[in-house]
Amino acid sequence: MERKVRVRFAPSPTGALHLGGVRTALFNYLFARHYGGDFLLRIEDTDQTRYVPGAEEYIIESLKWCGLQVDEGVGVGGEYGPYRQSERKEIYKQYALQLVESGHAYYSFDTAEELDALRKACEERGETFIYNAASRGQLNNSLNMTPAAVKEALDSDTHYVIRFKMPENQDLHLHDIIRGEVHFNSSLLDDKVLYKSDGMPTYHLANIVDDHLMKISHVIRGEEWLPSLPLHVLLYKAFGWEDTMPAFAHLPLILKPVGNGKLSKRDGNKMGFPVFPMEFTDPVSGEKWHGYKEDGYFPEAFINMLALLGWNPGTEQEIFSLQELAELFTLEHVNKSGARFNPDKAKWFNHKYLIAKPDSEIASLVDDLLKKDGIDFDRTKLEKICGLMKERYNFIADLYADCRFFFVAPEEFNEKDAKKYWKEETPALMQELYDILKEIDDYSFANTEKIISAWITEKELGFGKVMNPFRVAIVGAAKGPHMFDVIEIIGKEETLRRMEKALSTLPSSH
RNA sequence: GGCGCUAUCGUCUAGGGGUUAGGACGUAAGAUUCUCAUUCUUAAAACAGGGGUUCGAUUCCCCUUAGCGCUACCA
Repeated sequence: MERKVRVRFAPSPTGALHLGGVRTALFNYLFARHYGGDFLLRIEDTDQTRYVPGAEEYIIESLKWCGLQVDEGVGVGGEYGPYRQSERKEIYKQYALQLVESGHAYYSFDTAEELDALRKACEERGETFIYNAASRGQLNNSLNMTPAAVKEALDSDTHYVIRFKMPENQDLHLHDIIRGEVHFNSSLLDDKVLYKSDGMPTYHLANIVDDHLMKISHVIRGEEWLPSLPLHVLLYKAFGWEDTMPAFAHLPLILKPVGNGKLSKRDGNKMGFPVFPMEFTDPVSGEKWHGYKEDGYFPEAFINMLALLGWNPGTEQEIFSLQELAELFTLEHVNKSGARFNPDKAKWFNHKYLIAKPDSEIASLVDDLLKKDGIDFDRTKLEKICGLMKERYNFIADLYADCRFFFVAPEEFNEKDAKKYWKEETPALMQELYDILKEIDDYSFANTEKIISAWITEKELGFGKVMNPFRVAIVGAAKGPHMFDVIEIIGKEETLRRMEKALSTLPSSH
C-alpha cells in the first residue's frame, strides 16, 4: 500500500520550544521532504491550565527562523483543519462517546482525591495501584452501575471522565521503526483517561483522533512517548482504524551536557548556552531565556548541529545544508540511545558557517553593528577586514568586538603588551618609522612591506623589534592581523595620527 | 517500587563474527607568522562487567550493572 507521507509536529503551547522540540520538528520536516510528503503543524492545547500566552506564536516564529516551512496547519491552513485542538473539542467528544458505546471505554466517577488516597495507600503497602482490570471492579465507574444509575449520574452535575478499558493480559508486540519490536503486556497498563471532566480530551485521545483524521502516515516523536505506544495502538484498534494506523518512530532524547537527565529549560541560563531557538520571556514569571538567534547563531548552523544529534549520514561529512539533509535523511540512520548535548560543538558549527559565508555577507552583518554604534565605515574596506578576520571567530559579535581598532583609534594601550614591547629604544625606532611612513603615499600592503622591510633589513633591526611596538601603537594591543594589512586599511592619515599619539603617550624612556 | 528503552574515546558518532576499532568536538604538544588567532602536524583517549554461541566475539544471545524515560482528569 503506497500512502502519501504525511507527518506532523504537534507541540503543546506550554512555553518556549526547546532544543528537543526543534529537533523533533526538524526530523519530521526532513522526513517529509525526503519522501515528498507533507509537514503539518498541529497545536495541542488541550490542557488549559498549562497554556502559556504567546507560546504558539513563539513556536511558529521559531520554525520560521529555522527555515522549516510548514505545509499545512496552524498559521497556514489546510483541508483537515482546524489544527488547534482546542477548536476541535466537539470532534473528540463524539469519538470518546463512540468508544463508550462500543464497550472500549467507560465513565469513571472517582474523584482525583479518592484516587490519590488509593495510590498512597498502595504505596505504603509496597504495592502499585493501577486503574485497570484488577481494580476497576471495585471502583466508582459505569461498569459497576446499572444503566439507570449511569444515566442519572451523567444527568446530574457529577463530574466524570471517560477511561479506556485496557484489555486484560494481552501480549503486545509493537513495531517501532527505530527500535524494532517493542514488547508490552496490557495487564501492567492502566485505564487511561481519554476525556477529562472539563470537556477536553487528553493527549492520547486527541492525538489518535487527529492523526487519523489528518491522515498522518508516520508519527515521529520523542522517546518519552514510547510507554504510551501500546495505548495508542490499542486505541487505533478500538476505533477500527488499524489498517491506516501510522507507523511509529521514537527519537532518542537529548541529555544535559553534564550531570544527569534530559535537557531542560533550567539548564540554559545556568550552563551558559541557550536551550531555546529564540529569546523567550515567560509572561507569568517574567523570567527571560537566551536564544540561539540572539546569541549569534546562524539558523543553518543551529539546524546542522541539531540534525547530527541522533542522526548521522553514514559518512564523515558533517556540514550540510537543509536541502542536503532532506536528501540524505532517513530513519534508518537515527540511533537509539540518548545524546548528550555538546555546546562546544554547537559553536564549532557556527564557526564553520561563519567562515563559509562570503565576505560581503559578513560585512553587511558587521555593518549593522557599526550603525548601532553610530560608526560609518567604508564598505569595501569592511569586506576586506571581514575576509581577513573571519577565520578566527565563531560569532559575528566577537569578530566585531575584536575589529574595533579598525574603526576607532584605541583609547588606551594594553598595559601588558605595551610593557612587553615598548622598550627603551622603541621611541627612537618608532620616530624613525614614523618619518618613513610620512614619506609614503601608497599604503598598499605590497608597497609598505617593500619599504619597511628594506629599512629593517638594512638597519638589521629585526622584525619583532619594530613590528611589535608598531602594532601596540596602531592596534593598542598585541593582536590582530598582519600590520601591513592593518595600515593599508586604516590608511596613511590614521596611521600617522595613531603613531603620534603613541609617541606622545607611551613612555619615551624607562 | 513497577514497566519500557539504551549501552564504542570526556562528548557526538562510524563500524561490525577475524579491523592498526575510523572521524568530529574538546584536551595536550610541536611547527609556522611581527602579535593574537588561524592553519598544519602529532599525541593521549573507547567497545561497562560476567556468562554463553563460535575455531574466533567489541559485534549474536542471556544475566548483571549503569544511564534515561514513563508511571496525572500534563503533554
